[in-house]
Amino acid sequence: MLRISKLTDYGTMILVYLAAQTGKVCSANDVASGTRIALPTVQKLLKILARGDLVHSLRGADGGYALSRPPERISAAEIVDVLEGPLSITECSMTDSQCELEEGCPVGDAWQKINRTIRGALDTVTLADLAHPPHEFPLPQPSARRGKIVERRSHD
Amino acid sequence: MLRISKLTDYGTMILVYLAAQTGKVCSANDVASGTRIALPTVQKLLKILARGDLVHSLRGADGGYALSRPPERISAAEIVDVLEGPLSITECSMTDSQCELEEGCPVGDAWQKINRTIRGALDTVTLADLAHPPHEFPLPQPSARRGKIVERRSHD
DNA sequence: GCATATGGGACTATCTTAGTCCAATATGCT
DNA sequence: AGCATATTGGACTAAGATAGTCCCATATGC
Repeated sequence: MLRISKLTDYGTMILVYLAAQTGKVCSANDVASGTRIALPTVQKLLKILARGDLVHSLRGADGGYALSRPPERISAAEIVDVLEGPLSITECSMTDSQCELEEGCPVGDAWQKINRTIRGALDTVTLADLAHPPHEFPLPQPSARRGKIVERRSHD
Repeated sequence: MLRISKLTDYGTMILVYLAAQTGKVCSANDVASGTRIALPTVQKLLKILARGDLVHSLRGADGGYALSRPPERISAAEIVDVLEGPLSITECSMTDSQCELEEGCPVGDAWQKINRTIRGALDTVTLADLAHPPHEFPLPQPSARRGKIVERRSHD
């Protein structure tokens, strides 16, 4: 249904990788080999993440990147914002360009609320949660198939 | 941030329009003029909605479309499913094609949960909610700005 | 049979996305 | 100072998804 781009997925992986290095400065090369993502892509992503202030950069020899904050203080919402841009769920609900259908379109308002709900969900998730298996989400778990089985009962 | 396609937005508008006609059969032409969406687009969307069982179709002269269920029984999640396809928030979390990054990728799991959270949010919203201003959402309301009107004649 | 509709699909132009590469700048070390 | 290393910024291309249109077959009512 709703999508995030691959870049966002990769970017999240990179952040998770950096989180695992606990503050150490890693070059783009390190990250690339650590995550197995193509180097140029890693470079691109790291630039974006640096501009979004999610990572801190050090130039020059022995330079590299490190998280700008502890993982607990980086939310999934921020990550999506930085990597996807501040896009909203519908076009007309974010830009000033209101469509001419507006009048007969009481829909956008509702989509906006849905959007806000989704945003709220993303706000509750931190990079730390993404990094190590926390499983403290307010949600049931139908059928998680994915190699490693994790023992966890759905609380709530 | 997260996006739905324009088609989904339009499709929702169409459903809202049909909901307002309370069961009456409307031709694609009716819907097009009622929503001011380009006719070919409306036709395309109605076909998709019919295949997704959200609307019922009547062929032949005097034929047309009507909601297949009362608006209260159509959820936003269904709408998104039908119009966007059963895509998941990340690619690798939906297909069986596990990426080779998997091992170092404890991320997908978390995205899946986020995905499920989002889905839960969409499940609570019905077409009836989208149709008339209900404002009975379990959510605070920061700042809904929706003001200026811009001409965007992309079709018609 | 004719007018009116939907059904299914093909088709194209356009936009976005993914991914790559290059020149400029900054830093550490010898 | 000079060289190697690394980020910065931007341009660039190829591939894919999206939006939108159109055509022909089929079904129904008069």
